[in-house]
Amino acid sequence: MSSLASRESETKNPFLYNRKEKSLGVLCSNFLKLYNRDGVDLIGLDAAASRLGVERRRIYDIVNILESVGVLSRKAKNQYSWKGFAAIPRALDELKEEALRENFSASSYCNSARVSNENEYEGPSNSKINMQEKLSVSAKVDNRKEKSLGLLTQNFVKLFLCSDADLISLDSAATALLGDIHDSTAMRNNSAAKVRRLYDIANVFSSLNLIEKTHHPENRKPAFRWLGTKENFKNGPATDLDLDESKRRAFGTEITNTTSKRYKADSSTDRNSNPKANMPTHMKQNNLKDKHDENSLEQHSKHSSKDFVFGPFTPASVPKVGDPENKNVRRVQDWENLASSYRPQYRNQALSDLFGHYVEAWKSWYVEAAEKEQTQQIS
DNA sequence: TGTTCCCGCCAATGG
DNA sequence: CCATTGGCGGGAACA
Repeated sequence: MSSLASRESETKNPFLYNRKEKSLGVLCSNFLKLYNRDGVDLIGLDAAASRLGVERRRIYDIVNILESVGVLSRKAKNQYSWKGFAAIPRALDELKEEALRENFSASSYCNSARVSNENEYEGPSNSKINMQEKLSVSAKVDNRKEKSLGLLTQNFVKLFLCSDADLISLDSAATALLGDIHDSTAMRNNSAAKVRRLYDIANVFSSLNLIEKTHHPENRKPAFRWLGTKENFKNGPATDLDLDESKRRAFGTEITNTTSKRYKADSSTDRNSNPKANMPTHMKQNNLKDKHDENSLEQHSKHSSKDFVFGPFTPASVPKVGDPENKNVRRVQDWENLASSYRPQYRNQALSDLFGHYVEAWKSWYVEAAEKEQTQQIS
């Protein structure tokens, strides 16, 4: 049937959903921001999901990736323990060790990358050991583990750790990690599907400042630059409690958008719902400036000249007040302020689902508090 | 268009 | 047995 309605309508009014705000990268930043502070050491998945205002599923993604780098560690069901960024170096060393031990295998061939890069990766001689051992002994059907996001993440890291070059293209990584993407040969089943996972990993990694998304100098092909081996790689998302400078993926939007669903919300009064909200036009500009000259006059900071970072660093959270129900929220905030003096809120917009989240959050906090009592609460 | 990747169904897993 | 985990890939936002 003519499906020319619904989704298509939001072609304009871009200030209603904004997929970027939902990205794993942003979510990860929020997550980090939320659990990096003070003496946090236990993290409940339910609580995390509630506080970040996302589905449980998303938390699993974040957590799995973070665990692969040592930032977190699974403690028990529904519970992880926070290790911090300080644990990253150690984890990387172990990963590298492991990689060398098993002779990490790069890609099958090395001809697919026509242009490739100046310094291709691959340190040791091309050992042809196949990554997925076909040892049918204990392999059985636990392919699940082999296909896990966590493992993929670790292999991704190993790729960088075992190469001298710090620039690896998306294609190379994809080819190395999972059987060849383009071109048929064997792995014609999925491939492209797996690449999505790569994007996921890349997003949270850039949020950790372990890598940076870029392009190849001349090719414009998407690539990743490793940033995790510097003296003290920049500084995680924020050394302590300052707003970091680099984020690149950010853009000017702030609150008042992000509907709960993927589709637009009701188009009530068109584009003029909020009084001093903001103008939706800016997002277009930000995107535009993306491909500007990056070597002109950028001494202000790294990249991302003026667009400030979104996400956890939202200025003052709720600009609007006067909501009756807000009273309850208010209390919650205070309560939380007590614990971390920071407002984790993902953002706020619609009042329907949002409120639901709060209710949920309340419950979670309650449970959380009861469960770990003094563990997380510092007061 | 082609690329990036969010969303959530639903199957393994584990208690 | 059911709750927790988490592959997996459709398809929408984005470039």
